[in-house]
Amino acid sequence: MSDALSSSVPHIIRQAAASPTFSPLYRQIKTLLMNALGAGEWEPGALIPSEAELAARFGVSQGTVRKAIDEMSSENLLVRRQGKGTFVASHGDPPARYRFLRLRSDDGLAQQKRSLPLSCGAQTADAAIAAALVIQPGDAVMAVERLLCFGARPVVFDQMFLRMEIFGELTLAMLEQENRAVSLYRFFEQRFGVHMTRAEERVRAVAAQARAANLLEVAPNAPLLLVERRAYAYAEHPVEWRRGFYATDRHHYYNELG
Amino acid sequence: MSDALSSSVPHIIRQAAASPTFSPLYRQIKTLLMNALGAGEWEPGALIPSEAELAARFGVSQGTVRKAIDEMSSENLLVRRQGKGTFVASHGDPPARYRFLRLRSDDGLAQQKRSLPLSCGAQTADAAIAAALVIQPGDAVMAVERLLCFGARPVVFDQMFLRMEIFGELTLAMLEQENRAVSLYRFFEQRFGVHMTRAEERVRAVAAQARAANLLEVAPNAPLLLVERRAYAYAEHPVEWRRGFYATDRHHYYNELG
DNA sequence: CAGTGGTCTAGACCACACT
DNA sequence: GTGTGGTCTAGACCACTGA
Repeated sequence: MSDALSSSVPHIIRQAAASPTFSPLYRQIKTLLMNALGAGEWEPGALIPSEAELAARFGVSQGTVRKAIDEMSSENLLVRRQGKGTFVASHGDPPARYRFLRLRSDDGLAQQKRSLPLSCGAQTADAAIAAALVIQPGDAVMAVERLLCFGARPVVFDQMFLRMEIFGELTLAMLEQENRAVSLYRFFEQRFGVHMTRAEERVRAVAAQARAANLLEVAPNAPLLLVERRAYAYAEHPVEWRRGFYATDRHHYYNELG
Repeated sequence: MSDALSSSVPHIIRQAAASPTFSPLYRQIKTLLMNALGAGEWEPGALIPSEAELAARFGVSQGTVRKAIDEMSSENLLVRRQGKGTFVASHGDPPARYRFLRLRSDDGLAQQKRSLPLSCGAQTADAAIAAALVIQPGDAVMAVERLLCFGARPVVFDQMFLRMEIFGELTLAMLEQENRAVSLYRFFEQRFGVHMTRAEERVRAVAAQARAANLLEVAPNAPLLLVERRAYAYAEHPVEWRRGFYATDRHHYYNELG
């Protein structure tokens, strides 16, 4: 059965909590499950073992497994479906499609999205890219440019930089097939086994340079949203950094504050 | 003791779930607690009864109360402190200070914030304000303008519109005392008993008009972030709508995507 | 029907803060 | 020490899904 999982069972520590490395049982189990996900034990979208089975396997009560899954489900790593089971989150699931794209149409209508790849190739990382991806300046990265359209209108011009050791095989031809995969991150899941779990964004207002103005069909120097995103997979290091120019004349970046 | 709370106890329904109005016990308890908070039963920052006491009062087990509090705590309505008890969330708590302000300095350093009120007075709502606050166009609203400085630098120009039935007594003189209260929302809590619980923001890039350019010390037509925020208290209706112009030459809007 | 997650209980014990 | 929240257990029963 699952490898990282079963071999990890003995690592569980039921300890008097005074120990400096103490962490509650349910967190240890969460860590085991995270490792299993990161190791590709189960595909995105796949059914994981039932709570009862995991409890038996780990030698804890179902409530403890449940609490671990609760946390992971609130972090969008797992999805529970009553009566069916618990599944690995996927960017292909309708509710998670374009989960990280916060741009909305002003009129509130959902619009068909289309990705137009412009370029794709290796290049060397400058200081900014290296810092963002936690690699060395001069290291190779895979660079991708693309235009995102909402309906017929171009609204986002993205420049993405991807970790070479994962995305080294990426080509423009592959990206041109990408729209079939529903979304870019879904495509990355399927093709490279990398599931984006979380991201940080820094948003600024800038004046459009010639290239972006041209692609987005706005006047030179028109105000654009500049969105820098750093995206993470299950592991600690970021795997993608991108710079996106958003035309916000008929769209806006939407955010909920809790 | 607490009024809304004790009088509500009989409302709890342990029902066969087939009923169309079914909701789990812990959600009913959450609703009771929310009502108590909305009714001002406990002040922001106050200690609420212990889990054991609430369980006894509602006639349910501690685990059920716990689950209700869990949800409210993850929504930042309550704050648990091990060994001490559970407290009503307050914008005065250091971790919650400026919780809704997503603007960060590019260098990552925390800076002293200062609010400079510019104007405060009643006016009639235009269509946009009325729609945002769910009132009628022509209804009175309290309008406030202010400048927010990070260190010595002005970075945000806010125009806020507040529900008259709550903020009718607000004056410029009161706002000039506000910095003592740590933050505007903390001040609203103390002075008007309104705790902002959540908000929606819509972000765009715009060219600076003369007034904003002047106040923020940027060139006319310089790109600015326009952040429209609708803020809610415990109840359903929004109580504040604001338009903020953010200078993003040395600062950025930060967001985490899960 | 069997199998899954969802709710609820009662009780034990631990960790932490205050007095 | 007392009282608070935090963890863990075992077991009962409900709700939903699909064979």
